[in-house]
Amino acid sequence: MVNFSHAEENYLKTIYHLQQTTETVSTNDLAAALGTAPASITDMLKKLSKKGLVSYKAYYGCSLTTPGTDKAIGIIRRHRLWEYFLSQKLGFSWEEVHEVAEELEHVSNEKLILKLDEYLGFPRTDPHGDPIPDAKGKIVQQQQISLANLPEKKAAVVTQIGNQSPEVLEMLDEKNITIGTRIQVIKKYPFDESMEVKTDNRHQSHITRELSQNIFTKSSS
Amino acid sequence: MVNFSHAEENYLKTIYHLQQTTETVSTNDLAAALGTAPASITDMLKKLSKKGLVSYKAYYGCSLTTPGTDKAIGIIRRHRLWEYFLSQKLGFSWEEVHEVAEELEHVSNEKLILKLDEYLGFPRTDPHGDPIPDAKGKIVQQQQISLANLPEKKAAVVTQIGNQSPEVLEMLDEKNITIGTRIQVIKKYPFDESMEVKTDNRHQSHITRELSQNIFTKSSS
DNA sequence: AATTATTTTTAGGTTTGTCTAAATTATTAT
DNA sequence: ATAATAATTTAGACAAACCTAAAAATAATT
Repeated sequence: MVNFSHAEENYLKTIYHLQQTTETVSTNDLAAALGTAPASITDMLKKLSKKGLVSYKAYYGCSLTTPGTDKAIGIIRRHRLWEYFLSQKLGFSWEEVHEVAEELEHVSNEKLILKLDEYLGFPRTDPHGDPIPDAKGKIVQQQQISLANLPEKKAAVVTQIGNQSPEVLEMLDEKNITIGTRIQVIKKYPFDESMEVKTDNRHQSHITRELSQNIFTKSSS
Repeated sequence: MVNFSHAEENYLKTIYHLQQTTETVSTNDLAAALGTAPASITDMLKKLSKKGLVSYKAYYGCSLTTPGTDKAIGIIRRHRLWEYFLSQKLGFSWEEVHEVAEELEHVSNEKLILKLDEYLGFPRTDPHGDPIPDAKGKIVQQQQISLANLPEKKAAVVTQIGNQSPEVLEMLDEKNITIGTRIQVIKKYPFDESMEVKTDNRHQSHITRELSQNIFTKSSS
């Protein structure tokens, strides 16, 4: 078990997340996600490639190898366990935990994480509802459910927009709905399959069937 | 409030510790304590000096300024709170906590430390018996007590040897006593003021008055 | 006091992770 | 298909934190 730098860990983690939507990750997307210049990304990808953590071919983007994926899942496990700790034990709010966990996740002591996991009672999801990988690296992939199929009252978070046309995005913008917005169905109207929803900021909006079918969510705790 | 690198924090912390015994700290001592080449120490001291954290004059060694001391105490506070957490909440043993806390201490979120302190119930000492500075940076300096004056049964840790002559060191070596050894007085003999002590490794030794007066300890929890 | 030994600093290099600007490759549009 | 545009890589630099070897300053010894 070699040790990795913070930078390397952040790359692996970010590639993992980006791979949830695109099979292979482009240099520019990684650069945007990390807030780093594309040229720097190329440098690091070469390095990670030489270490066998990502497979990378010039101009074709990158993807994690099996060891790279394992490592990334380990980092995500640490991140989410700390988020849970901050929220449940220290009383941090939902929004605050991420930033602090970004630092804590790099403390790489195997026993620490095992003991922390045990201490927290082996939680299954972090405060945002994201699944926490277990000690073996098994991660329960949460299924996404369209707003149209989301039961009333169930707390959820917007994860994806099906149709990203300007027309759809305009409507979402008006209703203050974006990726990450917490959302809840207040009432469904069977007549036209439209619904009333409540979002983060206590906003309430009316959403048509057409729109609701294009808003994907995952459950949040 | 500026942010400091891990390296800078380690320098400040180490200078603080070394200053407990020598008013001003030499380049070589710092190098030895940090496991870094003396040349590198010089580089960093210039940098810390420019930042106003240490006062440094070439060839004369260094000492912390007031801001430097404050910062160092902050790092020690973090370190010891994490040690307490690891020991009390996660069930780490006395010997294991230091290494992990060395990493955790660099997570620099003010609120995290305040909340952690509160969560732990504002502990006064870490698992080694060292005092934990409070949120204002106030640190209760523990007084040292010679073994001769240590009450029976009281748990203590050897902190200093008064007379460091080869004759004394030879005896201590034979009895397996060094700085950091946990020690406890089992029985005192009023006749010659000698005593029976128990150390870490369940060793038991007989110690004369002369020797006991040269072994200084601090209480440990 | 002069020489020797030790400590500290300077000089010059290395690695990691970043940058900008220029060159190259891929993609898109005409 | 070719030109224009966008994405990516190469080249050359830089800061942080370290290193070794040589020079300089201080301390110790004769």
